[in-house]
Amino acid sequence: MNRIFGSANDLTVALRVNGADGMPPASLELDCSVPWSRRKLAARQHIFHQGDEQSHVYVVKSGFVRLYSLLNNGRCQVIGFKSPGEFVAFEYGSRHRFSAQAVVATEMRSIPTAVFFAAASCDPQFLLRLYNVACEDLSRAHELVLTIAKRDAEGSIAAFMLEIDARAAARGKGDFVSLPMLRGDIANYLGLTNETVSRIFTHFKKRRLIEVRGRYGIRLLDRRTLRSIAEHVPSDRKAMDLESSYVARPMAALC
Amino acid sequence: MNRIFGSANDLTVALRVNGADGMPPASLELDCSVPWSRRKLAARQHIFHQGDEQSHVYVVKSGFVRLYSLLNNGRCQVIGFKSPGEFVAFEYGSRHRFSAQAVVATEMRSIPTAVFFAAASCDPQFLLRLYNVACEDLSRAHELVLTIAKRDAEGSIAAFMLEIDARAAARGKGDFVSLPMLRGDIANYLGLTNETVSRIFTHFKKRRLIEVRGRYGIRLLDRRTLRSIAEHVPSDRKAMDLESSYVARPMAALC
DNA sequence: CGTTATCTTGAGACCAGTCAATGATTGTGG
DNA sequence: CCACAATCATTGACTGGTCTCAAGATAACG
Repeated sequence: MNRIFGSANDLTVALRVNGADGMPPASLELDCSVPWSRRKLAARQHIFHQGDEQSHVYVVKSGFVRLYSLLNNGRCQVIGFKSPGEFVAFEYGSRHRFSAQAVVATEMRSIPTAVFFAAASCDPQFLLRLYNVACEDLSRAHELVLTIAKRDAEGSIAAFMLEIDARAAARGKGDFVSLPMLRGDIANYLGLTNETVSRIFTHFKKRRLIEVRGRYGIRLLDRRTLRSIAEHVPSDRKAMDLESSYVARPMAALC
Repeated sequence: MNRIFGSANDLTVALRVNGADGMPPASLELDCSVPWSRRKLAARQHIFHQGDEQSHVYVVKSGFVRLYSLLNNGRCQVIGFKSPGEFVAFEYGSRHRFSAQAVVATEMRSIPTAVFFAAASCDPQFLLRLYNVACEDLSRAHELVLTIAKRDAEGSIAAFMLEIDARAAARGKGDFVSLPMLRGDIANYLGLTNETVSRIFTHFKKRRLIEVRGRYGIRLLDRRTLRSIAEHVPSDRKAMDLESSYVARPMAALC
C-alpha cells in the first residue's frame, strides 16, 4: 500500500510507503518544489493511453480507475483497478505501457514525471522503496496469472471478491463493497465472459455466500466458504503437476 | 536485457543494464568489495524456495532455470524461465516471493543481497535503473496475463515459441532454439495441460510451421503464420469487448 | 416515466481437459 | 556397449466447463 498526500500549502509532497510483508513500515518524505495538480474526470475519460509519452505521476483522489493493456490487433485485457489513495501511473520509462481510464467520475492528482524523479534521485532510500513498490506490483501480477491459469470460473470470482473485500477493509469501509466496474470489466480481468460472471454471481447469491445490492454493491456473507472455493482446485492435472521435483528440500545457501 | 559479469580479479562487479524500448542504452557500473560466488547445481536442485529469507542476488552463468509460485494448497504456477546472462532473483524484500529451480545442470553466480544493495545505495542512477528493470519484469508479467487470458491454446503456444525464439536470437544463437524445459513446464506456464501442448506441437509440425529435433530443440519455419496464429483472436466476445469506451480519444495532459 | 445500457437466463456447440494406452528418450547397471 | 527401467511425449476416445448466440428482465439516467 502506498499513498501520496499533497500537503496543506501544496508546495511540498509527502510520499508514504508502508513496509512490505515482514518489513517494518517505513515512511519517507520526498520534497519537491512543484505543487500537485488536480483534475476531475468524467466517467470513461482516459487519464492516459498506452504508448503515450509518460508526462506525469498520478494518484487517485476519489472515484475509480481501470488499467488495461492492448494487443496488436485491438483486443484488450484489464490488468487492474485502482481505488482512492492508490497510484495509477508509477512506471519508469518514456512511454506508458498500458492505458488508464476513469470508470466513474474521478478526481486525480499529479506532478510531472521529471519533477518526481528529479526529487527522487536525490534520495537513495526513497529509490529503494520505489523499487520495492514495483516488486509488490510484480507480485500482484503473478497473483493474477495464478488466478487466471489455475482456477476455474468460480474460483477466480471467489478470489476476486475476497481481494476486493480485503482492499476495501484495509481502507476501513463498511460491510458492503463497492464494485463500480461493469460485469464485463470483471469478466475481462479474469479472462471470462460477462455471462459466466453473471451466472456465478447468481449462483453465489443462491448459496447465500454473498448479498447483492443494486448493481454495484456486494457483501460477503460467508468468507470461509468463498475462500475454500478460491482455493479448491478443479482438476489436479491442470492445477498441479507438483511432481516431487517441485518441492525438493532447500539446498545449502548458495555461497 | 540485463547482464552481470564478474570481473577478472573477482573483486569488482560490473553490472550492465541495457536501455528499455525508446531509451538510449545505458551501462552502469556497480562496485563492491566482495567477489561473486559460483556454484554448480544439478538438474532439479533449487536455488531458493518461496518464503526463504532472501540472502543473495543471483545470475545464471550457464544452464536453465524455472521460476514458479505456489498457492496455499500446494499447486504451482510456472511464472518464468531464465537463460544464461539473466537475473534469477532480483527482488527487494526480506523473503523470496517465488521459487527458483535448475531445470538442467546449471552454474550460478551470486553475491549477498546486503552487499549488493549496500553498493547500490550509493548510486542513485543505478537505483533508477534497478527500478526500471523491475518495471520491465512487470510488463512481462502483464504480457503473460494477456497470453493466458486472451488467447486459445494454439495462440498461446505460438506466442510462446515466438518469444523464446526472439530471446534466443537476441543472444545470437543458431536457428534451432533450445527448450530445456519439459512439455509439462510449458503447459503449466501457459495454463494448459501437457497433452494439449503435445497435440499442438504435432499440429504445427504437420503444418510445417516448426521443425522439432529431439526432445528439446525446435526451429521456427514460418514465423509469419505463427505470428498470425498468436494474434488471431478465437472469439471476439472473450477477447475484446472493446466497446467504444476503451478507445476514446486522448484527453489533454493532466496538468 | 420512458429509453437505453446492462444484466440475467436459457439452450446448444466447441475447445480443452481427463483418462488411458502406446511410443520415444534418457539414464543406469551389468 | 547393450539391455532394461524410468521418465516423458504422443495419440485417441470421451467428458465437461465455458463460450456463443439469443431472448427477456432489471437497473440507470435523462
